[in-house]
Parts: sequence; structure tokens; C-alpha cells
Amino acid sequence: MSSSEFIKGTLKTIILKLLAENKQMYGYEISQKVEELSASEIKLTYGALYPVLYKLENEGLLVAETEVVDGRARKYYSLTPQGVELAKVKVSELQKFTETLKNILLPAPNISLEIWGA
Amino acid sequence: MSSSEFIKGTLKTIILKLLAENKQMYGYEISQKVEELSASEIKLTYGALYPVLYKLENEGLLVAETEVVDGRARKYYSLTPQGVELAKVKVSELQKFTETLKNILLPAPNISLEIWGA
DNA sequence: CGCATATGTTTAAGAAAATTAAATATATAA
DNA sequence: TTATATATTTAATTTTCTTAAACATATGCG
Repeated sequence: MSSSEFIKGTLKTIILKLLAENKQMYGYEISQKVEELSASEIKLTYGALYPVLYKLENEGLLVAETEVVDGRARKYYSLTPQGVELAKVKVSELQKFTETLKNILLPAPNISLEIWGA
Repeated sequence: MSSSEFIKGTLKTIILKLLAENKQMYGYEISQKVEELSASEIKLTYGALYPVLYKLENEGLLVAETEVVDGRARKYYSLTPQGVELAKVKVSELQKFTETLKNILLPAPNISLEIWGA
């Protein structure tokens, strides 16, 4: 599994967003969901995903609950109230950032001389 | 100066894009331009900006030329032919990524039952 | 039965990248 | 002379990601 280099810095927000929408998800499910939503463009590495989940849990933004399904352990994560609040803020900030980025990536407008009255 | 956490991973591409458009820029100018284009949302830290410039130079994507202007040294960077090529690729990739990100951040569609023929 | 594949989590070592902060240097305006 | 703006460099620390492996189970295929 390899991920787009661009995802750096946005992974935390993506996880918060998915949990805000799905209430309960486990790590593997999150990675599958991101792959699905991105049409396979983004493939999370577990080495990146799980440490972020632990960190969010440590920060009190997520709570984990382990369940055994089909003989395998699954750790379901869900947002705490603080997590819900932060998800809103971060998603909004990231949306704004993508707009900004889009503007930066736009071809620079050709300043025509007429603007200057010429 | 502090930057948006989201810029991580995209800085290299932003620099390539600005140089593709402006032919010649120096570090300070790049940081000012990004701040301007982002309506002050993104403020590059020099500790992040300059090492990226050195790295791009080492990779043969940029060439630097020092000039003294008003008694102060300025290091102008411009793209090498490889840099020009990479700029095209990276900008295109990042544009695609922002579209993907937008989709992920979109509210999840409510799957209505009628889709299933109910 | 054995093997591959899919499902799932954990974690360690190393590399890459960013943050923070300070040092160096000059011009100009107040 | 003091503050602000311009401009680059770089070191220490922290954060984050990549890569890779280990551990564990279920299922489908030949």
C-alpha cells in the first residue's frame, strides 16, 4: 500500500470526517473507505493510519471499543464530543484550504494592459 | 510565520508551480506570493521553505543565481528543463488530488431506498 | 490438505519533513 | 537609535511517514 504524498497533513481531518459520518469504523474499514472514495487514488498505509488513530484516541478525540467478529478482533473507533466538534472545524478548514490551493494552481491570469488604462 | 498544517506535502508542488509561472523568484518572494495568493491563509516558514529549495536544487530541478540588490543578496531560482516537466506533472496530480479531497469532504449522500427499487 | 488471498491489528527502524528559533546582514522610516 | 522590512542560513527537536515484518483467522481453490 502506498499513499499519495499530498495526503500528508490531511489524514487526521479525513479520519475525523469519516467518523463524523459513519459513527463507528475500524482501521481497516477506514482504509478501504478512503480507497473507495478516492477511486483508488489514495491508499492509506497502515503504518500511517494506525498511529494517527492512537494519537487521536490519546488526545481524547476518539474512543475505541474492541469486538470479535468472525473470530478476528476489530477495534471500532468513534468520535467523542470533542472529536465531533473538532471534525466540524477541521473539515471546514480543509475545504477552505482546497479552495485556496485550487486558486494557487490556477494558471496565472494574464494582466492585460487595458487594466492600466493603456 | 506559521503555516497551515494542510500544506504539508504540497509545498514542493506549489514552489514548482510558482516558478513555472514566474520564471525567476527568490525565497522571500515565494513566501510573499503564497501569502498573497492565499489571502494570508498560508504563511510559509523559512525553515520549511529554504530546505525545500535546496533539495529541489540538489535534485536538478532548480538552478540558483545570486544577485546583490540594494546591498542585499538575493538568490534567484528558476526551473531546469526537468523542473519544467516535473512542474506540469505535479500540478496536474495535485489538482486531481484536490478534487478527490473535495469529494471526500462532501457530505455523504443519503442513499434513498428507491435506488434499490423499494 | 496446502496455499493464496482477504481480513485485521500492531509496532519497530529509519527516513523525510516541518517547527521553532536563532544568527547574520542591510536599508529605511520614525 | 530603534523598529520594521527585507533576505538567507541552519541547527535542534519533533512530528510524521515509509517500509517492513510479525501475529492471527477465515475462506476459496486446486
